[in-house]
Amino acid sequence: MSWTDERIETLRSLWEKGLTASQIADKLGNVSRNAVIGKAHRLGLKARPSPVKGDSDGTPRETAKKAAAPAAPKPKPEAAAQEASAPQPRPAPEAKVPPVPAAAAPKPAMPVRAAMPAAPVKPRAPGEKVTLLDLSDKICKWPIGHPGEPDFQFCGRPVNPGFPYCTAHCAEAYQAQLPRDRSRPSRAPMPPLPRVR
DNA sequence: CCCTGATTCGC
DNA sequence: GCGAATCAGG
Repeated sequence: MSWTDERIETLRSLWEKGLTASQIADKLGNVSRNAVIGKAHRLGLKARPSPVKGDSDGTPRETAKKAAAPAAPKPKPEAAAQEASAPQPRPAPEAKVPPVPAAAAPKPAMPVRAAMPAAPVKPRAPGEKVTLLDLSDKICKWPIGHPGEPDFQFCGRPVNPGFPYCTAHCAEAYQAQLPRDRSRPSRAPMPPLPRVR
């Protein structure tokens, strides 16, 4: 669909009434939220509180351009590995228990992408800690140290996509729960191990 | 995870 | 001009 005069008028009206871009989009039909926002801007409508507009510190908005990468397909992070029977992370980041050295255990197959950069997502001055306030979906939330202690912080490296931790800490957190195999004859057959993709 | 608006840039 | 993809934040 295209932007007919009627649709533009509707957009203007609803935008100024304060409806969100999504609401306008499905009221109009056949347009995405992005289309609405894009059009609104081109029409010169604007200035509605944006979560991002605080913008804040000296980070203007350049960011990494897409640049020329036509060959790059889009890896839709579709079905991430998260079934009901997924293995539980060992250290609950919110819990008091800090990461504990992992006993040597077979590592299940992990969906680890490419090697990740070793530095935190947001380069910090040496000595700067990754605090609670720095956490987001994109940075590794593996706790380092003990909560409450002065030097407690989080890992902060980029996450393994779809997980709360970086690849290294995913490897720590997600380890197959193999049968304990004490001498005791097993009382019941083990349920099938959860598949980890 | 859901959501918001803003911006970029290939088409 | 258009809007998907991305960003940055709640």
